[in-house]
Amino acid sequence: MANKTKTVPAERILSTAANLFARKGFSAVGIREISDKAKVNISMISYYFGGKTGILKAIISEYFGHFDEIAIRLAGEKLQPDELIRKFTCGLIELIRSKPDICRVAIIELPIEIPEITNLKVRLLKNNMQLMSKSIAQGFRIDDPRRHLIIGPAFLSMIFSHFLLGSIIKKASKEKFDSEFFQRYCETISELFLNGIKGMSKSVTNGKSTGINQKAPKRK
Amino acid sequence: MANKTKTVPAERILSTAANLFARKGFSAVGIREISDKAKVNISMISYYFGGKTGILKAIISEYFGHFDEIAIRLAGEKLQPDELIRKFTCGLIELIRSKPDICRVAIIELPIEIPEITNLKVRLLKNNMQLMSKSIAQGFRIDDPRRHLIIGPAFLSMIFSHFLLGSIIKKASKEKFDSEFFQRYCETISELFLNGIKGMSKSVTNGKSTGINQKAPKRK
Amino acid sequence: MANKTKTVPAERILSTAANLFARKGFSAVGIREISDKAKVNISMISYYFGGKTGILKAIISEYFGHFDEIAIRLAGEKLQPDELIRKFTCGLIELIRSKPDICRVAIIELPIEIPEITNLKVRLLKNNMQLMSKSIAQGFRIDDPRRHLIIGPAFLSMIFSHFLLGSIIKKASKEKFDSEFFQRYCETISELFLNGIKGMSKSVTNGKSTGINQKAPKRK
Amino acid sequence: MANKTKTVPAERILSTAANLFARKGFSAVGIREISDKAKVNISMISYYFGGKTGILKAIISEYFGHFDEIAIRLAGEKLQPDELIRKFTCGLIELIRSKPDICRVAIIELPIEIPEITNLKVRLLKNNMQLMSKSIAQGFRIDDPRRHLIIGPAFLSMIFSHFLLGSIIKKASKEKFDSEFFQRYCETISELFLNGIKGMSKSVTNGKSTGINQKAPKRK
DNA sequence: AATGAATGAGTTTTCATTCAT
DNA sequence: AATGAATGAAAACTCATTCAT
Repeated sequence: MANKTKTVPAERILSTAANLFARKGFSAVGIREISDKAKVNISMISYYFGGKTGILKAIISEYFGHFDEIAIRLAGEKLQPDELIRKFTCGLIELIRSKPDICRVAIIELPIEIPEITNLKVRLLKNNMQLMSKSIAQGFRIDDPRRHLIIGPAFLSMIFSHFLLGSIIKKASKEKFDSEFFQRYCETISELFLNGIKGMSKSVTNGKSTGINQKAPKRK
Repeated sequence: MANKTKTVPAERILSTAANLFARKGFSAVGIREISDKAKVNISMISYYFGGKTGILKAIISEYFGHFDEIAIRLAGEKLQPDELIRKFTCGLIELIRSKPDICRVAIIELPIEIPEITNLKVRLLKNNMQLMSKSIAQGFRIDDPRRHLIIGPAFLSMIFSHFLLGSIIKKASKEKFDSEFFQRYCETISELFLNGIKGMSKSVTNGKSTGINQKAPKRK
Repeated sequence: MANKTKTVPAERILSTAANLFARKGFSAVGIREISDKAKVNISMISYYFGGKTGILKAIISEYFGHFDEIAIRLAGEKLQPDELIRKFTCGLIELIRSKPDICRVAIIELPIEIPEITNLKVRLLKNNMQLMSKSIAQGFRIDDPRRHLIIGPAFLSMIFSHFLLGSIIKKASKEKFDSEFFQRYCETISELFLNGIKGMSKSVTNGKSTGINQKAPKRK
Repeated sequence: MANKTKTVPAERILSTAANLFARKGFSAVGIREISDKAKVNISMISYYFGGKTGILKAIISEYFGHFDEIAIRLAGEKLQPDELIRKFTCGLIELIRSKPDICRVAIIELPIEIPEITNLKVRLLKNNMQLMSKSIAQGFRIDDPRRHLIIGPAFLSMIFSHFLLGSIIKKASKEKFDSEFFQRYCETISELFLNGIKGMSKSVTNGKSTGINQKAPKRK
């Protein structure tokens, strides 16, 4: 568990803290525990991050930075709607796999009130939601625009579902979570969401409606 | 914020604690804060619940109790698969609306390591997942059974998505979350999931199997 | 040095803290040192006084309380101006002798910026200065009223001079500071001040002017 | 507040520290705060002054140096007793006005126990008191020589009174402390003390002794 | 001459719990 | 059944100083 492979103290603090926060939650972790595990003097935490919340700020900022980068990159690739959603899904899943602690912490602490951090979160989330909404809205025109605020979070929640519940699911089942699993995970979530949203949208791919269920009469 | 309307100390402690845990996370709340807001002597917490974790246990147990009750009740109603999913979705949303703090705490703290509580959570979750899986599997035969462990949590995550992110979304958007919103929420989530899963299942609705990505039968 | 004779924790904390503050200054004393010397658990300080500054607040309030009580009592005795000044001087000196630590702390910390306490000090000092000014102005009409703000503090400073410098004077001389010394101290300070102020006032003693600048027209 | 006009680091440290010590007290100021405000690297403090107490030593030494210089200079001017006291008073007040922080720190910290510094203070104070006593005793023969140890500090306390209480008085009154005020301050304190001491001394002015409480000769 | 990263002992305050009443 | 004083451990953070550069 002790973390001394990385030689830079600030990085060791960040990754160690992220791991502990991910497992126990931000408030349950003390800086002493972090500094011990990171093999760093306890003062270094205030020195580098200005305090415990400073670490959390760094973690959350990093997560949103990665997220937005993915969203922007894909937006530049001019993909078909289906492909965009699929790549977005897989991109996020890859992100979570490559930085599981960072992502879990950012997501888990998102809805939790930490006064010092609320502003940061709201600011980052606003920008983030706009990017994501654009990705979805670009390809799938939803009848009722008020559904955007439901579909967006639902999409994200699906993607994150395994990572949020993973640790406890791991204990409740005997499934192995290897690369093959995540391949399947990407596909399943993409498919679930694409089928789901196509059923309720006027798809705009190629400018003509192509939704699978498009024969379907719209909901009254 | 102070809570003195309920006259029974144990109830005041539970509801006050649930509210605080829901907002700040379990570890960030002190028993002094709980006892102050609940207008209860601080010793009463140890007295009634055997300590702070005792309150959390009670909250989590209550949540799972309600959840299972819904699952069991619906299972007894012999509903069509579509209707089952819809009712299950709406039942859970109603539950969350009627006991928002209890539910948020149980869900938020679910993936967090609290040694004293992990066993309880694993035990309750196992039972819970079986009930839910049965509900889904009953109507939609998924090609690959390993997808169960993905679809189940994804379904739940979608349902809970708003409640997890709600508080922060509230700050990042100006949508009003009233009864009308939740009506829309139930429908949207149900539809999203039903479309999604039908697209990938050999639906047994109407007794005939249909493949993944089939041109899905339209909703009536 | 250890203080266990008084049985009430709050009192032990207060007197021990006053002693330490008096010698080392407020900021130089840690609550650990206080709690050790007072034979009290360290948490009791926050428990009883709400923190270290709480002790200081209590000390300062006690000092001003005693001070004002003396001023008010003497004001009620309808004394001759000379007698009033003399009794006021001796009253304060007795106060300082009976509660040397309390008084030293209050006086020494008075001009020091402690944000949390500034308001308290200003409020208490305002009231205090009015009481004292009345005592002086009652008997000695000063030509220039703007001198009040000089004479008042000068008077107090003279009275406190020994107690402020005492500890260091003790080290720099071999005088013994016994009851006889303080008797002399009272008389000397009173005389010094009375002579001083009479020389610059239109004295109203006995209705006949006796001041140095007695060419001044007498009061009725 | 930041101090970068003076270009020499050691000077910037000293003046910045003096200002902070004067306002908050020695112990309440950290070297980080000093180095930040002085725009100096934190290590420079240990480098130039050998530590935080080194700064205080420098400040106290500077104050006593100035004080003694005044006392010695005036002693060489062969002044009349009255004039000596007046010039001494005004000299000190000018000193305090020109170096308010240095003087306040030296005076405020004087009675406070700082082991490392006590010896320095006692040594400087002894010399200082002798010089001052000589100034007073030279012109006014006090009946009881034991009164010297009372009158000396009382005299100093009067002079310093405004500077000790000034900052808090500023908050408690609306008087403006400009040059005119300090002119008045010099005169008032001199007069108060001269009248005071003449009343109790066998004045040697003009070579003839006069008793206590004599109808004092008026000023010039 | 000057820097700033790093240290470890120090600070105050808050924690959950217990116990005598 | 209920209180609140008391505890000791642990919390986050700041301290003055040192050292390699």
